[in-house]
Amino acid sequence: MTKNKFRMIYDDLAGNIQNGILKANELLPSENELADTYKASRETIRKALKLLSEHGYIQKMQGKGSVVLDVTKINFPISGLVSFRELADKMGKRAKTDVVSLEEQVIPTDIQEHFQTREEPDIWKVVRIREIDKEKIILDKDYLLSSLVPGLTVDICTRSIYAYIEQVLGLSISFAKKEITVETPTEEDRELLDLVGYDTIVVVRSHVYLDDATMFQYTESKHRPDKFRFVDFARRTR
Amino acid sequence: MTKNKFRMIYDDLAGNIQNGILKANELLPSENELADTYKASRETIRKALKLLSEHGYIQKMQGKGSVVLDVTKINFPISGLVSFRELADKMGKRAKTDVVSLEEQVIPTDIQEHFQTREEPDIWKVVRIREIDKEKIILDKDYLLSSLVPGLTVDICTRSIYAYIEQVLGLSISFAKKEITVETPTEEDRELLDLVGYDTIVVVRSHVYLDDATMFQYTESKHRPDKFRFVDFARRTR
DNA sequence: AAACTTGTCTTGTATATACAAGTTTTTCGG
DNA sequence: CCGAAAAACTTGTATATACAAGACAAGTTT
Repeated sequence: MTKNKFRMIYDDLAGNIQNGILKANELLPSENELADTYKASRETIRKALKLLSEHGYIQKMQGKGSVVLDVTKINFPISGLVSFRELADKMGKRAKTDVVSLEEQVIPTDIQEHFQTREEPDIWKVVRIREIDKEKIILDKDYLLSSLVPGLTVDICTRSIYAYIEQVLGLSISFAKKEITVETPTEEDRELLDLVGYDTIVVVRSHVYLDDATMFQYTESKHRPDKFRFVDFARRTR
Repeated sequence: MTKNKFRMIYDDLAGNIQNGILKANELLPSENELADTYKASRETIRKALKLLSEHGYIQKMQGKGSVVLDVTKINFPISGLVSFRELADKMGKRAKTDVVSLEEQVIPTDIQEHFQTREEPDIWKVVRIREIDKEKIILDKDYLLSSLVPGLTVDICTRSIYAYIEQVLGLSISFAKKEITVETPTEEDRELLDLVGYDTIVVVRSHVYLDDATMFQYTESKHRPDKFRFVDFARRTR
C-alpha cells in the first residue's frame, strides 16, 4: 500500500486507463471534479496528472482538459529502469537466468574507470546468461561494489539482484545512465550466446545509482540483435 | 526569453551546473535560501528543482539537500525528442542532409496502419540521407500529414522540417513514441548508405504527436550500426 | 563509552487562494 | 438568424501556510 495520496490517485487513474474503463481519446473529468471525487485538493490532483502525462497516459491541454492517449499499442516500457526479472514477469515469457560465474575481487582497472574513483574497492563480478524460450539471448556482466552489496550468492543472482538490494538490504535504487551501441561480438559472446551467425551485437552499458547518488553498479548487457527491442516515450522539453 | 519563473530558475541553475560554477557532488543551497535569492516562493523553487532532477542534473535527498550530479561525462541526451539538425548543431559535426525524394501522395496502406485511421489522407513522403564527415550514415523516411504540414519544399527538408513546423506553421510538437530494433538491411539501404559490409542496421521507428494529441508524423530512421549511439537517463519510478 | 533525547536544519506532502490564459458555451444586440 | 461579446468553463502559474519526515549535531542520561 502506497500511502501517498497523489500516488494512489495516479495508480487508480493509470489502472483505469490500462484496463479500458477510461478509453483513448476521451477527456478525463476536470481537475476540480477529480478533486471532488477523490476528496483531494486540486494541486494533489495535478501532481497525479503530471505523472500520468510524463508516463504517456494522458495529454494535457490548457483550456480544454486531459485526453487519454492510446496506451494499448506501444506500452512496454523497456525504457526506464527495470530488472530482467521484473520485465520477464510482466511479459509472461518463459525466462530463465543462468549464473556463469560469481566472484569477489579487486576492481579491474578498465572497470575502475566507470566508477570514477582513485580507490580500488572490492567488487562482485557476476556473469549471467538470460534465456527466453530456451534460447540464450542476453549476456550480462555486472560489477557491484562489495561494500554496498554484501552477501551475494548464486541463488540471489539467479532470482533478482535488484529485489535483494531493495527488499533485503533496504537500499533504494534511484537512477541510471544507459548507453546503447552496436558492436562486433567477441569470441566469448559467441561461445556463451546462441548467436546464429550474426556479426553484430547490441551492447547496453549502464551506470546505476542509489538515492544518495552513489554509483554502486556498472553493467554491460549484450543482446542478440534480432531479439533486441527498446521502446521509449519522450516529451519535447522546450 | 522564457517568461516562466520556474523555467528561468531552472535554466539559470542548469547553466551553472553545465559551466562548472556549481560543481559535481556539491550541495545546492537549500530550497528556502534559493527562494530568497531568486525572490520566489519555495514551491516555485521546487518546480525548478524537479525539472533539474528529471533531467539528471541533481539528486534530491530528503533531510539533506540537493547534490549536483556529474553531468560532464555521459550527458548527450540523444534521448528525448530532438531533430537531426538540432543534434548536429549541438555536436558541431560536419553534418549534411541530402533530400533523395519529396512527393505528395495518398497514404500507402502499410503506412496507414501506423496512423491508425480508416481514412486515406494525403501525406508527404520525404526520403533523406544524413551525412556526417562525408559518410552516408542515416537513411530517414518521413511520412507527414499534408493537411497539417502544408507547403513542404526540398529546401525546408534540407534544413529542418521541425523548425518549419514550429517556427513557420506555429504548431507545437509535443511527444513521440520510439522503438529501436536491429534488422537486416534491404537492397535500398545498401544502395543509399555507406554500409561497408555490415549485415545489420539499426531501425528507429517514431510516432510523433502535436500538443493536441494528433499524430502528424511517422518516421523510419535507419542507422549504420557502428555510428549508432543512444544515451538515456532513467529514474526508477516505484 | 554507549545509548538516548532534543532542537534545528533539510526536503516531502497536502491544502487554499488568487489570478493568468486558453476553450467552449451562452447571451444578447443587430 | 447571425455574429460578436460576455460568461463560464478549462488548465497554468505563483504564492502562502501547515505539518510530516529524514538527517544531523549537541547535549543528556545510562
